[in-house]
Amino acid sequence: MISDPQERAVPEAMKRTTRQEKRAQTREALLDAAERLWAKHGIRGASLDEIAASAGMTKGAVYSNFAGKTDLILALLDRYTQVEFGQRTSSALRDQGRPRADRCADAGRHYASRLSAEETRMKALLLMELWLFGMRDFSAGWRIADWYQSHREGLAAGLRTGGDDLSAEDRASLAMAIEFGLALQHLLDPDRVPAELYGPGMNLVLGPAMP
Amino acid sequence: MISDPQERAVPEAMKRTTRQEKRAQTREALLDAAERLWAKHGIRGASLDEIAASAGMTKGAVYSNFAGKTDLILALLDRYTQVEFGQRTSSALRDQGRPRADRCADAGRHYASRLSAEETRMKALLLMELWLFGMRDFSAGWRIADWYQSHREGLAAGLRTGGDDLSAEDRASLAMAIEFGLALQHLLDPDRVPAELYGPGMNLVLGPAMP
DNA sequence: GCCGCTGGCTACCGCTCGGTAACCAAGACG
DNA sequence: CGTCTTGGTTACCGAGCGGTAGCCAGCGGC
Repeated sequence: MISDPQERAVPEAMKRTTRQEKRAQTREALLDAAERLWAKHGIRGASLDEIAASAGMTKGAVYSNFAGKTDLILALLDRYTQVEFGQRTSSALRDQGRPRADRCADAGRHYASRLSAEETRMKALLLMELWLFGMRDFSAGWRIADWYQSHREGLAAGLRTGGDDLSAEDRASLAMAIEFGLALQHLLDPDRVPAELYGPGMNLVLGPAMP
Repeated sequence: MISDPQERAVPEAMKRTTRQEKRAQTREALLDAAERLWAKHGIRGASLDEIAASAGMTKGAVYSNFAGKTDLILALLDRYTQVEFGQRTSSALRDQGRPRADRCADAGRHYASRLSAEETRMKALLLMELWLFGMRDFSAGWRIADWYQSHREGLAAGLRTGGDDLSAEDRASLAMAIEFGLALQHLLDPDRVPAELYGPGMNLVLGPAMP
């Protein structure tokens, strides 16, 4: 990691992009480009040349920052799993004091508005692309699995656990299933599968356990 | 693999392999190989050479039966959507006269046993592969969308429609969301997301509308 | 039994891909 | 200021891809 703890800590103002800052910038630019192009064309559909060019670099920059294509995928996956899924719609579900159905409907609208954005649509494609990759690559598989699990736990944490035949985590699994499964159908066929179904779905699955 | 399809099993009665039958056989063999290899390695991960070889043929046979790789994908998609999803678990849900929860639990066990089969696991990967392809290819997209819709309608047809705030088709959409979304999670992480959740999920989503 | 049609094979093309190695310019440092 | 380090470029390689053209063998009609 950081090999120089001494850190002269920027003498006066900015030494103008200190070397490793610059490196970090190009690294991020490459990851951005990879995310963009892989979402649009698939992981196998966009070459390292294209990605590097899209980031204003050449392929050598990729191999200077990553071990290879697979490493770039894994790095993107790590960044993706850290940044995304901050709290999402679950925060809307949690705010108590209002009727459950209203909260769910709000979450549904939030969900729908997110899915209608082209950016989110692309991210969903990338997400499935990464899922497929993870299903075929062991080391990537458990990273994705852990990421899902953390999201699951976050959702379950907001639920009331009681003398129920369904644990909070199981309800969270079902809620996530609706979240992903609904996006699957809605993105393919927006007219016949409205994204707003998210609200009623959450109400059915989480409702009985919502605080 | 049996490499000799001649089959002298039927003595006379069939001078069989009447040329176009033979052609149909190789066509099916190619589709089988494509389905197998694409499920395992992804559509872009298995070449036409490999597919043809796996079917005991060469690439020329592919171009004699299909216009190209894309055409092979679409042909596979058509066959896939016709054969799969016969009735699946929905039949278990429909048999009346037993408690709803029991029927759902049965469907859940059926679902779980199917997902535990390696063959189904592979088909799920292929399904996602085709979904991604459909999201990026217009002509393929609506075929997949129609296929989903027919499954949705089949599910909705078994529901009791009444003075409800949720239509039968909406409930079917949610049920399918659980079906796909749960598989997504379970296949990635079988230990933390049990497939049997399908039962309780159906009960929550379809229960109130089940006959 | 003979010949024409055709399904499939072989060889090949052009291109693109992931990956490597030599090289270079500019920042870091004594 | 001179030297060392390093992030990035260029040029290149070998392999594999989808697709094409020409050829050949065996079926089908006569």
